[in-house]
Amino acid sequence: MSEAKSAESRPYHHGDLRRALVDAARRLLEAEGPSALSLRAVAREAGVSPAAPYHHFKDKAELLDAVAQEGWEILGQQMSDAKAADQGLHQLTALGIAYVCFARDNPALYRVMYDAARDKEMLPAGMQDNKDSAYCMVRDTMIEHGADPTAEVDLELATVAAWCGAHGLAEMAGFKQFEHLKEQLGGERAFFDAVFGHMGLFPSMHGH
Amino acid sequence: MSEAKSAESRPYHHGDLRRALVDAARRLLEAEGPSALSLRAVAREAGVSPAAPYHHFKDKAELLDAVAQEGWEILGQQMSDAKAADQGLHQLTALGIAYVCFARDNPALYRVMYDAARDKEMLPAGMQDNKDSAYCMVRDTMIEHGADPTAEVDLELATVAAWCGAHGLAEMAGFKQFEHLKEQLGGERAFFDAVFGHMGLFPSMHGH
DNA sequence: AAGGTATCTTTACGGCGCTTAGATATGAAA
DNA sequence: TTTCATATCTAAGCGCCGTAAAGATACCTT
Repeated sequence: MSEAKSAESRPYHHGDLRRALVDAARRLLEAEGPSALSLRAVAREAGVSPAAPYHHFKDKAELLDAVAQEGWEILGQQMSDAKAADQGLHQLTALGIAYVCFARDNPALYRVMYDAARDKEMLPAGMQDNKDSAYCMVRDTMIEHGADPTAEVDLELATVAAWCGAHGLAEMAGFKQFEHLKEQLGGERAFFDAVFGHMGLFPSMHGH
Repeated sequence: MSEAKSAESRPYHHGDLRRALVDAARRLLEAEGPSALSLRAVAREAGVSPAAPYHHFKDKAELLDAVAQEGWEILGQQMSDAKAADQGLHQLTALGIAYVCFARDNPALYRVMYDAARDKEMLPAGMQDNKDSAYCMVRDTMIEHGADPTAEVDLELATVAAWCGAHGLAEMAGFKQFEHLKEQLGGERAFFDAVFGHMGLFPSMHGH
C-alpha cells in the first residue's frame, strides 16, 4: 500500500485530497477487495487522518459514489472502444461482451457500482441522457441496427432487456457452477457468446 | 422488535436458538433492511447475549448463509406454485414473473441471497441437482416445452440465459429509472411481461 | 499585516465482529 | 442418585469501524 507522496514530505494542505482518496479507494479495492474498503483504510492509504475525508465527502457512501461513478465512466469507454473496433461480431454482441469483460476484470469495482445503485435504488443519474453512457450506447446501437427510434417504449424495453441480460451474465459468470460450461465451450469468451446467443438481443428478432 | 419469548420467562438453555436466530434475522431484515442486520442486533432481537450465536454459527457469514438458504427455498416454492397455477402464460414466462415478483416482494432477502453467493462465488451448492430448486425447475420446464434434453450443453446454456435475464430484470426493476416505463405499460406486471418478451427465453425461438 | 476560511489532526463516542473465560444447565455414566 | 463431561449461555474485552466535535495549521483576501 504505497502513499501518493512520502509521508513526511506532504504539506499540511494536500492539494487534491479528494482525488487522492478516490485513487486510494480504487487501489485498496483492487488489492484487498470490497470488504477491506473502510473509510479509515482509505484515509490511511492516502496518508491522512481518519477524519480528513469528511471535508471532501459527506460520508462513506459519497466516497463510494465517486468511485462507482469512475467505474461507470470506464465501462462506457471500454464499450465505446469495443463498438469501434469491429471484431466481426454483431455490434450489440460486442457491447455485451465488453460489458461482461469489464465486470470480470474489475469484479470489486463492478460490485461497488451496483451496491451504490441498489442503495440509492437507481443507476447513475444521467445514464439515460448522457450520449456516451453505456446505456445510451446500447440504445443508439439498437437504432443503428434497425430498431424503430419512434417506437420509444419498445426501444426502451429492448434496451432494458439487453441491459438485464448483460448484467445477469456478468454476475453469473463469476459463479463456480458454470466453470464446466466455459470449459466445454472452449473458453470464457465462447461462453459469453453462447449465452448472448440464447438471448433475444437483436431488434430484428422481434416483429416490430 | 418482539422477542420469541418474554425475556424473563426464557430458560437458560433456549431450546432452539439456531432457529430463533434465523427467524430474528429475517424479521430484522424485513423491518430495517440489510444494513441493520448485525450479529449483535440479531442476538438482541432473539433476546440473547451477543456471543450466543457463535455456538450455532461459525461467524456472521454462516448465519447469513442460513437466511439465504431459506430464501432460495421460498423462491423455489413460489416458482413451483406459479408453474402449477396456469395463468394463461407460457410456463417459462410464469417462472420468470414469479422469480422477479419474489425479488420485488423480498428485496432485502434477495440481496442477502446474492451477497452470500457473490462472497462464496457460487450459487447454493445443490442448485443444479436438487429437483425442486428454482434452477432445475427452469431447466425441466425448458425440456417440457421442446428443448432437446440430450443436447446438454445447449440446454444448460438456455437455462443460464433465462436465469441471467430473470436476475437482471429483478435488479433493474427496483431502479427509479424505469418507473416511467412501468407506468406507460400500465403496471409493473406488464413491464415484466414486456421485458421478458424481448428476451429469447423460449427454446423454440432458436434453431436447435 | 490581519482576519476569515478551508483544510487537516486529535480526541472521543457508540456499535461492530469476534475471542476468551467463566457460569449454568443437560444428559450419560457410575 | 450422584458425578461429571459436554453443550449452551453470559460477561468482559480487543481492535476495528463510521462519524462528530474541537482545535491546529495553512492559505487567501483585503
